[in-house]
Amino acid sequence: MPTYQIRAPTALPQGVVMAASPGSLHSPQQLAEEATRKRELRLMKNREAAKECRRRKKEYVKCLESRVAVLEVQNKKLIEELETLKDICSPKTD
DNA sequence: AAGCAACTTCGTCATTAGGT
DNA sequence: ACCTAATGACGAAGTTGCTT
Repeated sequence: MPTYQIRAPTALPQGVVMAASPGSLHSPQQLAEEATRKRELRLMKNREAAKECRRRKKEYVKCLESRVAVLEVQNKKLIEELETLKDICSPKTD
């Protein structure tokens, strides 16, 4: 059962609330408000975390792409160099 | 301009990994 | 064992480029 199916704090089953706070320092209303506040805080934090995560991922991909570009240039140069060396070393056919 | 498919962005939930 | 930050997966809403 995914947690998104859990009732909003205002609709929490009373039994659960009572069992969780036998001393009952707070009214059910206060407990509900506290739960809502906690949830909103959690959502906000996770929202920011997701943004940051995506930002980092984009940066990582950019970094990889520029590395690919560099390596492609390097590879091209090496192939050219190889060709010229082949030319130099190949026996003349005359 | 309207309609549409492909792509992007964003918020949320579920899961995981690492710290206490 | 519990808590939390990071991240993958998903759906909804928004954007873009193309076709009629």
